[in-house]
Amino acid sequence: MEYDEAKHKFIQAWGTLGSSWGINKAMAQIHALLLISKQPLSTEDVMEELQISRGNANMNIRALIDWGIVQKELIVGERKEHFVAIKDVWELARQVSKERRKREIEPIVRVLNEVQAVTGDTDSVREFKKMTGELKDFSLKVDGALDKFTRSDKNWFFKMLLKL
Amino acid sequence: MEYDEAKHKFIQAWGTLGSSWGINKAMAQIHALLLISKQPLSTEDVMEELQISRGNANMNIRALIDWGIVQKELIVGERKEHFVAIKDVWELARQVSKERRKREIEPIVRVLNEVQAVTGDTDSVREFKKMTGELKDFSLKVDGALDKFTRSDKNWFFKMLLKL
DNA sequence: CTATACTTTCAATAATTATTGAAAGTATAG
DNA sequence: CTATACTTTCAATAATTATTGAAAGTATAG
Repeated sequence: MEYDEAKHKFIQAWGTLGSSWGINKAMAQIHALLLISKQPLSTEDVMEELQISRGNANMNIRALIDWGIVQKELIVGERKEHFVAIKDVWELARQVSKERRKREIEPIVRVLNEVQAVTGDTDSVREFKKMTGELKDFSLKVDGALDKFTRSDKNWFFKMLLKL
Repeated sequence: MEYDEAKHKFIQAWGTLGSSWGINKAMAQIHALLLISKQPLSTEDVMEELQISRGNANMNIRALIDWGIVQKELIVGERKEHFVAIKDVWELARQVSKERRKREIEPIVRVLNEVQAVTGDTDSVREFKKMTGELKDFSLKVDGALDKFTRSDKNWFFKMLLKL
């Protein structure tokens, strides 16, 4: 397989994967592109490679930086900003789970806590409290496990994954 | 807090959570509704509660059944189909991770394998092979861990989560 | 300070995805 | 077999989300 074909296939697939996990396609594709790039890329490089507009490239690069999985890298003698992706797969997973924990698990736990304050003593209310309570307990357990994971050491984690 | 308010809040939050994980809102909301319902609900019940159309209700109930997290339940003397959600949170998580594994991890691993067949011996190609190789290894490890999880026993899993 | 290279914002628009609801399909009662 | 209760499909449409690109903003060179 030619390099260009392989690259294209990979970027495409990464974009699709992103989409089905609620990450927009351009963002996932920029990430894919940076992952396999040896040198830092500028916004223009990204625009050209993926055939997207300046605004789109800029916004999604910012989003990737927000997620902590892409960083700016200065190139001496160049005024344009350049970007690199975190290449360490473990570090990437750590960062992603850290962010999702913050963005998605925390809010749902907050709501589950709030709605526990429901009043009344009907069957419906009892069922509701039971279910939301169990969901909350479970979410907290998962949250705790992910927290430990994001703080953990790389080797420990890989040994864990294998042992599992 | 009144039951209706709590219920509404929960359904709303579950829908939002679903959206940010790539599950459509109606589907997540129907799931939320069934989770907290003591009795099996018919398509009409769902339509009424969530104020959605018949087609929408029907399609998303089917999708939930496809995911293995909602089941039909016959009510004697009733011709309409009724539905219940799996109430066991652990079982729910198991089923969801099983499906996502099949639907998302397997395809990306397949692509990562394919693109490994890239030819050439430039820096770009070497970097590409390295990165996609590492992503594949990682994905396979996660896949393996999830597989073990989906086959595992409930108590083992909770002990695991806590130990983690 | 000024010119200019570069980045960001954002209203308009395009693309995608979800939803509707009526028509077609299916299955059960009698 | 027929009437009817119920389910499914799907083209049209609505709603949402992503993208564009030009204008405004910012920062650096000189």
